[in-house]
Amino acid sequence: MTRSTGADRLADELRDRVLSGVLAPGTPLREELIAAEQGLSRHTVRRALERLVAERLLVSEPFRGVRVTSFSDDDVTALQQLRGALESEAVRLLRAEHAEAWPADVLDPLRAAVRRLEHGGPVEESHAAFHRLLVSSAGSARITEAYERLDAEMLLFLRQLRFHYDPHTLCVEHDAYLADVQLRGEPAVREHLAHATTVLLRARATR
Amino acid sequence: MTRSTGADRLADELRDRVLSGVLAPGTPLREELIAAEQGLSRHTVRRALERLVAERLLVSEPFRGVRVTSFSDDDVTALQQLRGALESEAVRLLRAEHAEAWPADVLDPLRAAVRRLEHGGPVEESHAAFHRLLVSSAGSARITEAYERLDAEMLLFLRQLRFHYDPHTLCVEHDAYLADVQLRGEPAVREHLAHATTVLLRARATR
DNA sequence: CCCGTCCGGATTGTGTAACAATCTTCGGGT
DNA sequence: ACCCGAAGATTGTTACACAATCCGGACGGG
Repeated sequence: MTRSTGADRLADELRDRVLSGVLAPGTPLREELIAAEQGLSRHTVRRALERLVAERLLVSEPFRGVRVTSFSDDDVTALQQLRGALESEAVRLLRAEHAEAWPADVLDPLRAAVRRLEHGGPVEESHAAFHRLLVSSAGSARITEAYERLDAEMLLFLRQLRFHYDPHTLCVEHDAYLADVQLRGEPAVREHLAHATTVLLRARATR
Repeated sequence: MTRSTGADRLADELRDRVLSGVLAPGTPLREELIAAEQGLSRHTVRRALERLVAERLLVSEPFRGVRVTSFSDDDVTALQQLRGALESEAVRLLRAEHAEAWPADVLDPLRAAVRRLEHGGPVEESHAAFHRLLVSSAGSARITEAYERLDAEMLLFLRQLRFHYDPHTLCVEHDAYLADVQLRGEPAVREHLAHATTVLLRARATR
């Protein structure tokens, strides 16, 4: 009972392709070409493309088409600031709700997610999944949704940077982060994200 | 030199119409009808509608068309939580940047915005403008942008509720809020928004 | 009377073909 | 080197058509 339309599927397909990182930032996506290779009409392709533009994975200029978004240092910083706003509020809500210690049904999935950093699929995916889980644990639908959008953007940036976390280091760091967040709350979030931002920007500068 | 396309203009036109609040929540927007009265093709209308769906002013169900968004109590709560995340982070950034007192070039426009609550255009607009200005003063592009989207949603909700602030009360409250935010920071934001949320939800319950 | 089924109208989802509007490129003239 | 214009490429839009889906109401069995 798939209530999904062709444009939905194409948007998903294109999103995967963009997020895979094989397309360099700035690469144009031509309507005619995609229409031909997907066996769809240009109108349908257009609709799918517009959706990805709304998700900020592509950027569009009138009469010049859409291209894979490219990030400036300022873009990354602004993105991380927004992430910080969302994740720190999520952590605040979690700590407000669970005054003493976080219950097992919150903590266990998070611990499992940390372990998957070392022994789970691609590191970047697992890493994104951990943070998503942390935010969604707060139970605020809109904060979660906004965060997931950002996650996709961040993933795109990582893929373009071809940055690779070391799984073990990441696992240790996030184990500490999970503890720190329960203990200190928002400041821990900000420090974690600030650290990540400097690492990423430095990684890009030396290239 | 407006590089705007017809779909852009239609989207703006429709957004104004929706935000004016004359359309009840749930009112369907028929493609054919709009196309006829605007002298545009259905495809173009579709594109404009999809954009407003992305902005959450309209909701779309496959094969059932788009309608004006209607808010549940939970929607409003979740929306305010997200607002809280953004506005409190903006305030934190402002206080972090201006350790002692906020400089005049930040404070003066804010004070002017507060005054416009009593002697400016429509109250809801001025109110939204004040909060937008507060958030944008923090200078984080993405937080500002995310906040502006939310503002449009909130405005739609207010218009549907036909809720009318009392200009004078609002002016006094926000004068105090502006002082409180400088003094206490994030908690002041959360209290202000929580207050607003309860007022709005109660206003709707008694109807 | 209540209930499910089926039909036809209304509306959306998609396709094809075409043209207009705009950008881009390239070559010619100066 | 520079400006200009023509040709090509690409997007923006239209018109028309048809398939897919939803909706409401008629119809018939219980």
